Amino acid sequence: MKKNFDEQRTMNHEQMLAVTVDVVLFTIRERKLAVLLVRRINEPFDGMWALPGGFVEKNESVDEAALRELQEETNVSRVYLEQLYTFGDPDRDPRGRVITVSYYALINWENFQLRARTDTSEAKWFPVQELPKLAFDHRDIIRYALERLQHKINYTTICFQLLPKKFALSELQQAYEIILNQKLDKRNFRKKMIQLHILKDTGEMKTDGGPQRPAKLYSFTDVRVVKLQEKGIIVPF
Amino acid sequence: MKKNFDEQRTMNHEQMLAVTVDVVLFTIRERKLAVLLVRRINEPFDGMWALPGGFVEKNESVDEAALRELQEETNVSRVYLEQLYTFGDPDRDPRGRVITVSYYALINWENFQLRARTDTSEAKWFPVQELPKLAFDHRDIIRYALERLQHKINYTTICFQLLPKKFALSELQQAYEIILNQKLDKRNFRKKMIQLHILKDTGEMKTDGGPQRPAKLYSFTDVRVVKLQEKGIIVPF
DNA sequence: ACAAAAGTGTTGAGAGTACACCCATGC
DNA sequence: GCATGGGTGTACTCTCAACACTTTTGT
Repeated sequence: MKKNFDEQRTMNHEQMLAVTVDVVLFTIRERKLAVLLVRRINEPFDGMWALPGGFVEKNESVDEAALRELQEETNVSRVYLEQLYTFGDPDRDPRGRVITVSYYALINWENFQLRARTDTSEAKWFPVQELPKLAFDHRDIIRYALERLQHKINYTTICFQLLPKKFALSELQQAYEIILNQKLDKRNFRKKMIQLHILKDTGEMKTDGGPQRPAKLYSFTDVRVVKLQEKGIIVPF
Repeated sequence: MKKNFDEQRTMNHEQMLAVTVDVVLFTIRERKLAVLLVRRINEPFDGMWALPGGFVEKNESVDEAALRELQEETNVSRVYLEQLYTFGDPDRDPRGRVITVSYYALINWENFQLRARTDTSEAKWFPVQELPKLAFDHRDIIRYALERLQHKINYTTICFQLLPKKFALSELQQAYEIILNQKLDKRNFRKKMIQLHILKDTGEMKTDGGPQRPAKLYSFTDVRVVKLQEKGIIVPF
Protein backbone atom coordinates (compact mmCIF):
# COMPACT_ATOMS: atom_id res chain seq x y z
CA MET A 1 0.00 0.00 0.00
CA LYS A 2 1.51 3.23 -1.15
CA LYS A 3 1.01 6.06 1.27
CA ASN A 4 0.91 9.70 0.48
CA PHE A 5 4.12 11.39 1.55
CA ASP A 6 2.31 14.33 2.99
CA GLU A 7 -0.17 12.30 4.92
CA GLN A 8 2.77 10.80 6.71
CA ARG A 9 4.20 14.21 7.26
CA THR A 10 1.13 15.21 9.23
CA MET A 11 1.48 15.08 13.00
CA ASN A 12 -0.33 12.12 14.43
CA HIS A 13 -0.51 10.95 17.99
CA GLU A 14 -0.58 7.32 16.94
CA GLN A 15 2.93 7.71 15.66
CA MET A 16 4.47 9.31 18.73
CA LEU A 17 7.34 7.35 20.24
CA ALA A 18 9.48 7.54 23.32
CA VAL A 19 13.05 8.65 22.65
CA THR A 20 15.89 8.17 25.08
CA VAL A 21 19.56 9.02 25.06
CA ASP A 22 22.22 6.66 26.38
CA VAL A 23 25.77 7.74 27.01
CA VAL A 24 28.87 5.57 26.94
CA LEU A 25 31.24 7.48 29.19
CA PHE A 26 34.82 6.31 28.76
CA THR A 27 37.79 6.92 30.97
CA ILE A 28 41.12 5.27 31.67
CA ARG A 29 41.47 3.85 35.17
CA GLU A 30 44.10 1.47 36.50
CA ARG A 31 45.55 1.05 33.01
CA LYS A 32 42.23 -0.11 31.62
CA LEU A 33 39.61 1.49 29.45
CA ALA A 34 36.48 1.73 31.57
CA VAL A 35 32.86 2.76 31.07
CA LEU A 36 30.47 4.16 33.64
CA LEU A 37 27.42 2.04 34.40
CA VAL A 38 24.51 2.64 36.76
CA ARG A 39 22.46 0.02 38.53
CA ARG A 40 18.77 0.02 37.67
CA ILE A 41 16.30 0.07 40.55
CA ASN A 42 13.09 -0.45 38.59
CA GLU A 43 11.59 -2.85 36.13
CA PRO A 44 12.43 -3.79 33.54
CA PHE A 45 15.89 -5.17 34.23
CA ASP A 46 15.64 -4.25 37.91
CA GLY A 47 19.03 -4.51 39.59
CA MET A 48 20.87 -4.88 36.32
CA TRP A 49 23.63 -2.56 35.15
CA ALA A 50 22.88 -0.13 32.35
CA LEU A 51 24.27 2.92 30.60
CA PRO A 52 23.41 6.29 32.09
CA GLY A 53 20.58 7.78 30.10
CA GLY A 54 16.99 8.88 30.08
CA PHE A 55 14.15 10.36 28.10
CA VAL A 56 14.56 13.30 25.81
CA GLU A 57 12.42 16.15 27.08
CA LYS A 58 10.11 18.16 24.86
CA ASN A 59 12.04 21.40 25.02
CA GLU A 60 15.64 20.24 24.71
CA SER A 61 17.67 19.04 21.77
CA VAL A 62 18.87 15.46 21.73
CA ASP A 63 22.43 16.65 22.29
CA GLU A 64 21.30 18.66 25.30
CA ALA A 65 19.53 15.63 26.69
CA ALA A 66 22.72 13.59 26.45
CA LEU A 67 24.70 16.34 28.14
CA ARG A 68 22.10 16.66 30.88
CA GLU A 69 22.14 12.95 31.59
CA LEU A 70 25.88 13.05 31.75
CA GLN A 71 25.86 15.95 34.17
CA GLU A 72 23.49 14.09 36.43
CA GLU A 73 26.16 11.44 36.88
CA THR A 74 29.34 13.46 36.92
CA ASN A 75 30.37 16.96 37.86
CA VAL A 76 31.46 17.64 34.35
CA SER A 77 31.96 21.13 33.07
CA ARG A 78 33.23 20.42 29.59
CA VAL A 79 33.27 16.96 28.07
CA TYR A 80 33.88 15.63 24.63
CA LEU A 81 30.48 14.26 23.63
CA GLU A 82 29.67 12.79 20.24
CA GLN A 83 26.59 11.18 18.78
CA LEU A 84 27.11 7.55 17.94
CA TYR A 85 24.13 5.80 16.43
CA THR A 86 20.39 5.52 16.83
CA PHE A 87 19.06 2.13 17.83
CA GLY A 88 15.48 1.68 16.77
CA ASP A 89 14.52 -1.96 16.98
CA PRO A 90 10.83 -2.23 17.95
CA ASP A 91 11.48 -4.73 20.71
CA ARG A 92 14.70 -3.41 22.17
CA ASP A 93 12.74 -2.19 25.20
CA PRO A 94 10.19 -4.53 26.83
CA ARG A 95 8.06 -1.58 28.01
CA GLY A 96 7.14 -0.64 24.49
CA ARG A 97 8.44 1.37 21.62
CA VAL A 98 11.54 3.23 22.72
CA ILE A 99 14.15 4.49 20.33
CA THR A 100 17.51 5.45 21.76
CA VAL A 101 20.07 7.87 20.44
CA SER A 102 23.45 6.76 21.74
CA TYR A 103 26.40 9.01 22.51
CA TYR A 104 29.89 8.50 23.76
CA ALA A 105 31.95 10.79 25.91
CA LEU A 106 35.51 10.90 27.16
CA ILE A 107 36.79 12.28 30.43
CA ASN A 108 39.98 12.29 32.40
CA TRP A 109 39.27 10.28 35.48
CA GLU A 110 41.18 12.56 37.82
CA ASN A 111 39.45 15.76 36.75
CA PHE A 112 35.97 14.59 37.62
CA GLN A 113 34.38 13.21 40.71
CA LEU A 114 31.34 11.03 40.30
CA ARG A 115 28.41 12.93 41.71
CA ALA A 116 27.04 11.55 44.94
CA ARG A 117 23.76 10.07 43.87
CA THR A 118 20.62 11.29 45.56
CA ASP A 119 18.92 7.93 45.28
CA THR A 120 20.08 4.53 46.35
CA SER A 121 21.27 3.31 42.97
CA GLU A 122 24.96 2.89 42.37
CA ALA A 123 27.22 4.17 39.62
CA LYS A 124 30.45 2.33 38.94
CA TRP A 125 33.29 2.10 36.45
CA PHE A 126 33.74 -1.20 34.64
CA PRO A 127 36.66 -2.12 32.39
CA VAL A 128 35.30 -2.66 28.89
CA GLN A 129 36.76 -6.15 28.89
CA GLU A 130 34.93 -7.08 32.10
CA LEU A 131 31.37 -5.91 31.62
CA PRO A 132 28.54 -7.38 33.67
CA LYS A 133 25.26 -8.48 32.15
CA LEU A 134 23.64 -5.34 30.79
CA ALA A 135 20.07 -4.13 30.39
CA PHE A 136 18.48 -3.57 26.97
CA ASP A 137 20.90 -3.62 24.03
CA HIS A 138 23.48 -1.67 25.97
CA ARG A 139 26.23 -4.17 25.31
CA ASP A 140 25.82 -3.58 21.58
CA ILE A 141 25.96 0.14 22.15
CA ILE A 142 29.21 -0.15 24.10
CA ARG A 143 30.72 -2.38 21.41
CA TYR A 144 29.78 0.19 18.80
CA ALA A 145 31.22 3.02 20.89
CA LEU A 146 34.48 1.16 21.37
CA GLU A 147 34.84 0.60 17.64
CA ARG A 148 34.22 4.27 16.96
CA LEU A 149 36.76 5.27 19.58
CA GLN A 150 39.38 2.88 18.24
CA HIS A 151 38.98 4.22 14.71
CA LYS A 152 38.82 7.82 15.72
CA ILE A 153 42.00 8.05 17.78
CA ASN A 154 43.83 7.33 14.54
CA TYR A 155 42.88 10.49 12.74
CA THR A 156 41.86 12.92 15.46
CA THR A 157 43.26 14.24 18.70
CA ILE A 158 40.32 12.76 20.59
CA CYS A 159 42.61 10.79 22.88
CA PHE A 160 43.64 14.00 24.65
CA GLN A 161 40.32 14.11 26.41
CA LEU A 162 41.33 11.10 28.46
CA LEU A 163 44.55 12.65 29.73
CA PRO A 164 45.32 15.36 32.27
CA LYS A 165 46.38 18.79 30.98
CA LYS A 166 50.04 17.95 31.42
CA PHE A 167 51.27 14.47 30.71
CA ALA A 168 54.33 12.45 29.80
CA LEU A 169 54.70 11.01 26.32
CA SER A 170 54.65 7.54 27.80
CA GLU A 171 51.26 8.24 29.31
CA LEU A 172 49.93 9.26 25.92
CA GLN A 173 51.37 6.13 24.39
CA GLN A 174 49.82 4.04 27.13
CA ALA A 175 46.40 5.54 26.39
CA TYR A 176 46.76 4.54 22.74
CA GLU A 177 47.90 1.06 23.68
CA ILE A 178 45.01 0.59 26.08
CA ILE A 179 42.39 1.74 23.61
CA LEU A 180 43.82 -0.15 20.65
CA ASN A 181 44.65 -3.12 22.84
CA GLN A 182 48.09 -3.53 21.30
CA LYS A 183 51.71 -2.64 21.99
CA LEU A 184 53.27 0.22 20.04
CA ASP A 185 56.90 0.95 19.33
CA LYS A 186 58.14 3.68 21.64
CA ARG A 187 60.50 5.44 19.23
CA ASN A 188 58.11 5.43 16.32
CA PHE A 189 55.28 6.64 18.50
CA ARG A 190 57.27 9.57 19.85
CA LYS A 191 58.58 10.46 16.41
CA LYS A 192 55.07 10.51 14.99
CA MET A 193 53.57 12.54 17.82
CA ILE A 194 56.29 15.14 17.70
CA GLN A 195 56.14 15.61 13.94
CA LEU A 196 52.39 16.17 14.12
CA HIS A 197 53.08 19.45 15.96
CA ILE A 198 50.18 18.96 18.31
CA LEU A 199 52.34 18.81 21.44
CA LYS A 200 53.88 21.63 23.42
CA ASP A 201 56.79 21.06 25.78
CA THR A 202 55.74 22.65 29.08
CA GLY A 203 59.30 22.75 30.39
CA GLU A 204 58.12 20.92 33.48
CA MET A 205 59.06 17.45 34.62
CA LYS A 206 57.07 14.70 36.21
CA THR A 207 58.09 14.89 39.89
CA ASP A 208 56.41 11.85 41.43
CA GLY A 209 57.90 9.49 38.92
CA GLY A 210 59.46 7.02 41.32
CA PRO A 211 62.91 5.50 40.98
CA GLN A 212 63.61 6.49 37.40
CA ARG A 213 64.54 9.35 35.18
CA PRO A 214 61.86 12.11 35.34
CA ALA A 215 59.71 12.49 32.24
CA LYS A 216 59.12 15.71 30.36
CA LEU A 217 55.57 16.98 30.64
CA TYR A 218 53.73 17.99 27.49
CA SER A 219 50.42 19.68 26.81
CA PHE A 220 48.37 19.95 23.64
CA THR A 221 48.58 22.97 21.39
CA ASP A 222 44.87 22.82 20.51
CA VAL A 223 42.29 22.60 23.24
CA ARG A 224 39.66 21.33 20.84
CA VAL A 225 39.55 17.93 19.16
CA VAL A 226 41.16 18.31 15.76
CA LYS A 227 40.81 16.25 12.66
CA LEU A 228 44.26 15.57 11.29
CA GLN A 229 44.73 15.62 7.55
CA GLU A 230 47.27 12.87 7.97
CA LYS A 231 46.53 9.30 7.12
CA GLY A 232 46.39 8.20 10.69
CA ILE A 233 48.14 8.83 13.94
CA ILE A 234 49.01 5.29 14.77
CA VAL A 235 47.32 2.40 13.09
CA PRO A 236 46.41 2.66 9.42
CA PHE A 237 42.87 1.77 8.47
CA MET B 1 17.16 19.77 39.84
CA LYS B 2 18.50 16.27 39.92
CA LYS B 3 16.09 13.69 38.64
CA ASN B 4 15.94 10.09 39.56
CA PHE B 5 17.32 7.96 36.75
CA ASP B 6 14.58 5.42 37.05
CA GLU B 7 11.81 7.94 37.09
CA GLN B 8 13.07 9.03 33.73
CA ARG B 9 13.14 5.45 32.61
CA THR B 10 9.42 5.10 33.27
CA MET B 11 7.18 5.41 30.25
CA ASN B 12 5.42 8.72 30.19
CA HIS B 13 3.10 10.12 27.59
CA GLU B 14 4.35 13.63 28.19
CA GLN B 15 7.70 12.60 26.80
CA MET B 16 6.54 10.98 23.59
CA LEU B 17 7.91 12.52 20.43
CA ALA B 18 7.38 12.18 16.72
CA VAL B 19 10.22 10.45 14.91
CA THR B 20 10.76 10.60 11.18
CA VAL B 21 13.29 9.15 8.80
CA ASP B 22 14.74 11.10 5.89
CA VAL B 23 16.72 9.49 3.13
CA VAL B 24 19.38 11.09 0.96
CA LEU B 25 19.27 8.95 -2.16
CA PHE B 26 22.35 9.47 -4.31
CA THR B 27 22.94 8.51 -7.88
CA ILE B 28 25.17 9.62 -10.73
CA ARG B 29 23.35 11.18 -13.66
CA GLU B 30 24.77 13.12 -16.55
CA ARG B 31 28.22 13.11 -14.95
CA LYS B 32 26.92 14.72 -11.79
CA LEU B 33 26.19 13.44 -8.32
CA ALA B 34 22.46 13.88 -7.79
CA VAL B 35 20.00 13.44 -4.94
CA LEU B 36 16.32 12.63 -5.16
CA LEU B 37 13.94 15.28 -3.84
CA VAL B 38 10.17 15.34 -3.62
CA ARG B 39 7.94 18.36 -3.72
CA ARG B 40 5.84 18.92 -0.64
CA ILE B 41 2.11 19.48 -1.13
CA ASN B 42 1.17 20.43 2.44
CA GLU B 43 2.13 22.85 5.12
CA PRO B 44 4.65 23.46 6.42
CA PHE B 45 6.91 24.29 3.49
CA ASP B 46 4.12 23.66 1.00
CA GLY B 47 5.48 23.48 -2.53
CA MET B 48 9.07 23.31 -1.34
CA TRP B 49 11.47 20.51 -2.18
CA ALA B 50 12.38 18.05 0.59
CA LEU B 51 14.05 14.71 1.15
CA PRO B 52 11.86 11.64 0.84
CA GLY B 53 10.89 10.51 4.30
CA GLY B 54 8.10 10.05 6.78
CA PHE B 55 7.11 8.97 10.22
CA VAL B 56 8.45 5.83 11.85
CA GLU B 57 5.57 3.46 12.52
CA LYS B 58 5.02 1.73 15.84
CA ASN B 59 5.78 -1.76 14.64
CA GLU B 60 8.79 -1.24 12.40
CA SER B 61 12.44 -0.61 13.16
CA VAL B 62 13.92 2.72 12.15
CA ASP B 63 15.94 0.97 9.45
CA GLU B 64 12.77 -0.62 8.11
CA ALA B 65 11.08 2.75 8.04
CA ALA B 66 13.89 4.20 5.97
CA LEU B 67 13.74 1.29 3.57
CA ARG B 68 9.98 1.57 3.28
CA GLU B 69 10.14 5.27 2.49
CA LEU B 70 12.75 4.55 -0.13
CA GLN B 71 10.64 1.85 -1.71
CA GLU B 72 7.73 4.23 -1.92
CA GLU B 73 9.84 6.41 -4.22
CA THR B 74 11.76 3.89 -6.24
CA ASN B 75 11.29 0.33 -7.39
CA VAL B 76 14.31 -0.73 -5.45
CA SER B 77 14.93 -4.35 -4.63
CA ARG B 78 18.29 -4.06 -2.92
CA VAL B 79 19.90 -0.78 -2.05
CA TYR B 80 22.87 0.19 0.01
CA LEU B 81 21.28 2.06 2.93
CA GLU B 82 23.19 3.40 5.90
CA GLN B 83 22.19 5.43 8.91
CA LEU B 84 23.75 8.86 8.96
CA TYR B 85 22.91 10.97 11.96
CA THR B 86 19.97 11.92 14.13
CA PHE B 87 18.91 15.55 14.05
CA GLY B 88 17.10 16.50 17.21
CA ASP B 89 16.88 20.25 17.45
CA PRO B 90 13.59 21.23 19.17
CA ASP B 91 12.65 23.76 16.51
CA ARG B 92 13.80 22.00 13.38
CA ASP B 93 10.14 21.34 12.51
CA PRO B 94 7.57 24.16 12.84
CA ARG B 95 4.75 21.69 13.56
CA GLY B 96 6.28 20.70 16.88
CA ARG B 97 8.80 18.32 18.28
CA VAL B 98 9.99 16.04 15.52
CA ILE B 99 13.28 14.19 15.62
CA THR B 100 14.59 12.79 12.37
CA VAL B 101 16.94 9.89 11.82
CA SER B 102 18.71 10.49 8.53
CA TYR B 103 19.96 7.84 6.13
CA TYR B 104 21.74 7.84 2.85
CA ALA B 105 21.42 5.37 0.03
CA LEU B 106 23.16 4.73 -3.26
CA ILE B 107 21.68 3.37 -6.47
CA ASN B 108 22.68 2.95 -10.04
CA TRP B 109 20.47 5.23 -11.99
CA GLU B 110 19.91 2.82 -14.88
CA ASN B 111 18.85 -0.11 -12.70
CA PHE B 112 15.94 1.68 -11.09
CA GLN B 113 12.95 3.49 -12.43
CA LEU B 114 11.38 6.12 -10.25
CA ARG B 115 8.02 4.85 -9.21
CA ALA B 116 5.08 6.61 -10.82
CA ARG B 117 3.63 8.57 -7.96
CA THR B 118 -0.01 8.01 -7.07
CA ASP B 119 -0.46 11.56 -5.92
CA THR B 120 0.25 14.79 -7.68
CA SER B 121 3.57 15.58 -6.04
CA GLU B 122 6.73 15.34 -8.05
CA ALA B 123 9.98 13.55 -7.43
CA LYS B 124 13.08 14.77 -9.20
CA TRP B 125 16.84 14.36 -9.27
CA PHE B 126 18.93 17.42 -8.43
CA PRO B 127 22.71 17.70 -8.77
CA VAL B 128 24.14 18.23 -5.28
CA GLN B 129 25.79 21.40 -6.49
CA GLU B 130 22.48 22.84 -7.72
CA LEU B 131 20.01 22.25 -4.93
CA PRO B 132 16.84 24.31 -4.67
CA LYS B 133 15.65 25.83 -1.41
CA LEU B 134 14.86 22.93 0.88
CA ALA B 135 12.34 22.32 3.65
CA PHE B 136 13.35 21.83 7.28
CA ASP B 137 17.08 21.28 7.86
CA HIS B 138 17.34 19.06 4.82
CA ARG B 139 20.19 21.00 3.31
CA ASP B 140 22.28 20.25 6.40
CA ILE B 141 21.38 16.59 6.11
CA ILE B 142 22.49 16.46 2.48
CA ARG B 143 25.74 18.24 3.31
CA TYR B 144 26.38 15.71 6.06
CA ALA B 145 25.54 12.80 3.73
CA LEU B 146 27.91 14.12 1.08
CA GLU B 147 30.75 14.36 3.59
CA ARG B 148 30.13 10.82 4.74
CA LEU B 149 30.06 9.56 1.17
CA GLN B 150 33.26 11.39 0.27
CA HIS B 151 35.09 9.90 3.23
CA LYS B 152 33.69 6.45 2.83
CA ILE B 153 34.61 5.83 -0.80
CA ASN B 154 38.21 6.02 0.35
CA TYR B 155 38.18 2.95 2.51
CA THR B 156 35.23 0.90 1.33
CA THR B 157 33.86 -0.42 -1.92
CA ILE B 158 30.72 1.65 -1.48
CA CYS B 159 31.19 3.37 -4.83
CA PHE B 160 30.23 0.15 -6.62
CA GLN B 161 26.62 0.72 -5.71
CA LEU B 162 26.51 3.63 -8.11
CA LEU B 163 27.73 1.65 -11.10
CA PRO B 164 26.16 -0.99 -13.32
CA LYS B 165 27.22 -4.63 -12.86
CA LYS B 166 29.75 -4.37 -15.66
CA PHE B 167 31.69 -1.21 -16.17
CA ALA B 168 34.85 0.19 -17.67
CA LEU B 169 37.68 1.34 -15.40
CA SER B 170 37.25 4.85 -16.73
CA GLU B 171 33.63 4.81 -15.55
CA LEU B 172 34.75 3.83 -12.06
CA GLN B 173 37.34 6.58 -12.08
CA GLN B 174 34.74 9.05 -13.24
CA ALA B 175 32.51 8.11 -10.32
CA TYR B 176 35.35 8.80 -7.89
CA GLU B 177 36.13 12.09 -9.58
CA ILE B 178 32.51 13.20 -9.48
CA ILE B 179 32.07 12.35 -5.82
CA LEU B 180 35.37 13.80 -4.69
CA ASN B 181 35.01 16.71 -7.08
CA GLN B 182 38.61 16.44 -8.24
CA LYS B 183 40.62 14.98 -11.10
CA LEU B 184 42.57 11.79 -10.48
CA ASP B 185 45.59 10.41 -12.29
CA LYS B 186 44.51 7.65 -14.66
CA ARG B 187 47.55 5.39 -14.31
CA ASN B 188 47.72 5.64 -10.54
CA PHE B 189 44.00 5.03 -10.24
CA ARG B 190 44.06 1.89 -12.38
CA LYS B 191 47.16 0.56 -10.63
CA LYS B 192 45.53 1.04 -7.24
CA MET B 193 42.23 -0.55 -8.21
CA ILE B 194 43.85 -3.56 -9.79
CA GLN B 195 46.15 -4.27 -6.86
CA LEU B 196 43.20 -4.18 -4.45
CA HIS B 197 41.93 -7.39 -6.05
CA ILE B 198 38.34 -6.24 -5.93
CA LEU B 199 37.88 -6.26 -9.71
CA LYS B 200 37.23 -9.15 -12.03
CA ASP B 201 37.87 -8.96 -15.74
CA THR B 202 34.66 -10.11 -17.38
CA GLY B 203 36.37 -10.76 -20.72
CA GLU B 204 33.78 -8.55 -22.35
CA MET B 205 34.28 -5.22 -24.04
CA LYS B 206 32.23 -2.09 -24.13
CA THR B 207 30.53 -2.24 -27.52
CA ASP B 208 28.81 1.13 -27.83
CA GLY B 209 31.95 3.03 -27.09
CA GLY B 210 31.93 5.35 -30.05
CA PRO B 211 34.93 6.23 -32.21
CA GLN B 212 37.65 4.99 -29.87
CA ARG B 213 39.32 1.89 -28.61
CA PRO B 214 36.79 -0.37 -26.81
CA ALA B 215 37.20 -0.58 -23.03
CA LYS B 216 37.44 -3.80 -21.03
CA LEU B 217 34.45 -4.41 -18.81
CA TYR B 218 35.02 -5.32 -15.18
CA SER B 219 32.77 -6.47 -12.37
CA PHE B 220 33.34 -6.58 -8.63
CA THR B 221 34.47 -9.73 -6.90
CA ASP B 222 32.39 -9.00 -3.79
CA VAL B 223 28.73 -8.18 -4.13
CA ARG B 224 28.63 -6.65 -0.67
CA VAL B 225 30.24 -3.40 0.44
CA VAL B 226 33.61 -4.27 1.90
CA LYS B 227 35.76 -2.35 4.31
CA LEU B 228 39.30 -2.38 3.00
CA GLN B 229 42.14 -2.73 5.48
CA GLU B 230 44.15 -0.44 3.29
CA LYS B 231 44.81 3.14 4.20
CA GLY B 232 42.51 4.50 1.58
CA ILE B 233 41.56 3.82 -1.97
CA ILE B 234 42.22 7.23 -3.36
CA VAL B 235 42.53 10.24 -1.15
CA PRO B 236 44.29 9.99 2.19
CA PHE B 237 42.46 11.30 5.23
C1' DA C 1 43.81 10.39 -41.62
C1' DC C 2 42.12 12.00 -37.57
C1' DA C 3 39.59 12.35 -33.36
C1' DA C 4 38.74 10.26 -29.01
C1' DA C 5 39.22 7.53 -25.23
C1' DA C 6 41.86 3.09 -23.72
C1' DG C 7 45.74 1.34 -22.03
C1' DT C 8 50.49 1.06 -20.11
C1' DG C 9 55.90 1.86 -16.44
C1' DT C 10 59.28 4.23 -14.23
C1' DT C 11 61.31 7.21 -11.00
C1' DG C 12 61.94 10.02 -6.83
C1' DA C 13 60.20 11.38 -2.31
C1' DG C 14 58.26 10.57 1.93
C1' DA C 15 56.23 7.66 5.47
C1' DG C 16 56.15 3.45 7.94
C1' DT C 17 58.58 -0.24 10.40
C1' DA C 18 61.94 -2.66 12.81
C1' DC C 19 65.35 -2.48 16.02
C1' DA C 20 69.15 -1.58 20.86
C1' DC C 21 71.46 1.14 23.86
C1' DC C 22 72.53 4.96 27.29
C1' DC C 23 70.34 8.24 30.90
C1' DA C 24 68.54 10.02 35.25
C1' DT C 25 66.56 8.99 39.28
C1' DG C 26 65.05 6.61 44.05
C1' DC C 27 66.10 3.31 47.06
C1' DG D 1 74.87 -0.28 42.44
C1' DC D 2 70.81 -1.67 40.68
C1' DA D 3 66.19 -1.51 39.17
C1' DT D 4 62.98 1.28 36.63
C1' DG D 5 61.10 3.70 33.06
C1' DG D 6 62.86 7.94 29.98
C1' DG D 7 64.89 9.17 26.04
C1' DT D 8 67.24 8.82 21.42
C1' DG D 9 68.75 7.47 15.49
C1' DT D 10 69.33 4.70 11.48
C1' DA D 11 68.46 1.66 7.60
C1' DC D 12 65.18 -0.75 4.84
C1' DT D 13 60.79 -1.19 2.63
C1' DC D 14 56.76 0.24 0.72
C1' DT D 15 53.40 3.37 -0.89
C1' DC D 16 52.33 7.67 -3.14
C1' DA D 17 52.73 11.07 -6.78
C1' DA D 18 54.22 12.85 -10.96
C1' DC D 19 54.50 12.23 -15.58
C1' DA D 20 53.74 10.97 -21.82
C1' DC D 21 53.21 8.08 -25.33
C1' DT D 22 51.12 4.13 -28.12
C1' DT D 23 46.78 1.47 -29.30
C1' DT D 24 42.31 0.68 -31.09
C1' DT D 25 38.36 1.97 -32.89
C1' DG D 26 34.43 4.86 -35.76
C1' DT D 27 33.79 8.22 -39.05
